[in-house]
Amino acid sequence: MGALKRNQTKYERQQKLIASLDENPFLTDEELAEMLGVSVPTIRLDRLELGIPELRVRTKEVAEQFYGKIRSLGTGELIGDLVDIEIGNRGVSVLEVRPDMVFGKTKILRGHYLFAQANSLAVALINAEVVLTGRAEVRFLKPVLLRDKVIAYAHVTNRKGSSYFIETNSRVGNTDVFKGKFTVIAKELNDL
Amino acid sequence: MGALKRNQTKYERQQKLIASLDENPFLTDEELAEMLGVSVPTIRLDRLELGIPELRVRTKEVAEQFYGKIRSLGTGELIGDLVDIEIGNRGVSVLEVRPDMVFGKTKILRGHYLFAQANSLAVALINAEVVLTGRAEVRFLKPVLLRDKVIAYAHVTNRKGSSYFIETNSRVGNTDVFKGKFTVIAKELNDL
DNA sequence: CTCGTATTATTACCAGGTATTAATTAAGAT
DNA sequence: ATCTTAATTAATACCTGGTAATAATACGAG
Repeated sequence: MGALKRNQTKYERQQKLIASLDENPFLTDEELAEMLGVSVPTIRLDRLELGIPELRVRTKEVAEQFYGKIRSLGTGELIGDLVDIEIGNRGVSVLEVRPDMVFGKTKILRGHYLFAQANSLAVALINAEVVLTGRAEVRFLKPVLLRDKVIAYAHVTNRKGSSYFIETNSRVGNTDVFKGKFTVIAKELNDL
Repeated sequence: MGALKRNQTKYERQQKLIASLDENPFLTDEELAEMLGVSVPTIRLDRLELGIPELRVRTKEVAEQFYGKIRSLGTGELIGDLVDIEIGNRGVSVLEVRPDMVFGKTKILRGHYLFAQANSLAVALINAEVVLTGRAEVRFLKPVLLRDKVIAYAHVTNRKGSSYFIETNSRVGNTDVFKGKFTVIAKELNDL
């Protein structure tokens, strides 16, 4: 079997290809060919073997993620998926940890996502035109990792006028990973 | 001069076109033509008049926004731009409020962005392989609005072993909008 | 030298366009 | 009823960045 040894092996080249597209998914086959010192057909064969789609598909995948994200943050105004809610009382939301939410090196979920999930769940519990967070006291108990599914539970513990006190508890499996106490304030649009 | 009045005027159609692409930027001219009941060339002329680029350009624009965003959250590992830092001591970061960060109705910055800015600044102050947030106590003092520029100041107030205590203060102009006290923990990769 | 893999080249085809020119349609004015 | 003019549709050549398939070539090991 003729395993060619040129400047680089096929394996090395394919690893470089993956790394290049990881760093910049908007590279054409022609650009990749030049970068890796091989012909365009070779790049195409490599992509085929590695199951990497063409530029336009890659671009669209990235765009759709973003579009899905800003819509769920913009319209739903919630981080995580609301799976159960009883307005004014309690609620549950689920957040699946995606690669763009973690620290590069450790694959640990960046803390503010846990905060955001709990905070937006707390806000969702209150039925008013505008609900703002006033204060929060939170504890990060255990690191959450890529692909973990975080379930946040929240319930209203007290109310004083337009201020609500909400406690949250986020878990991965049976482990508590985050606890929070939030004070949120309900306002009407005209008193801003 | 013959101003045609068919089912809809040119103006109406163009408004619908804008609305359609606003809701879903991934529509081809052919799909748009069918939706609006005109021919493909008409859609092209409309896009030309309105300065709307073709599908593949639109897709790429959306994708690049996302990519820019996840990279600034993923590699920089910081929300907001670090403008000044003295590792282990103090730092300053600036965050400009973009449309995707605010509540739709009120244009008020969603609270967790302020948290994220302060939290990631706090983490950036500590020089260790891995830095995790342990707890936080925060207060949201004033609503921050679209296009505001939030400047977060952080400084280390105390240290106990691998735990650091950091206080932050975020301002828009001369107004305090957010204050936080964070406990962050420095770890080495091997003790995870 | 020959076998087998890797690589490169070539060709036909596709989607979703740009850009241009020409033909057709519809409605108001005269 | 016909003229005028904007709006619309049609037709054509060309572009990028591919897919898919087939053939030609390079090269190293046995």
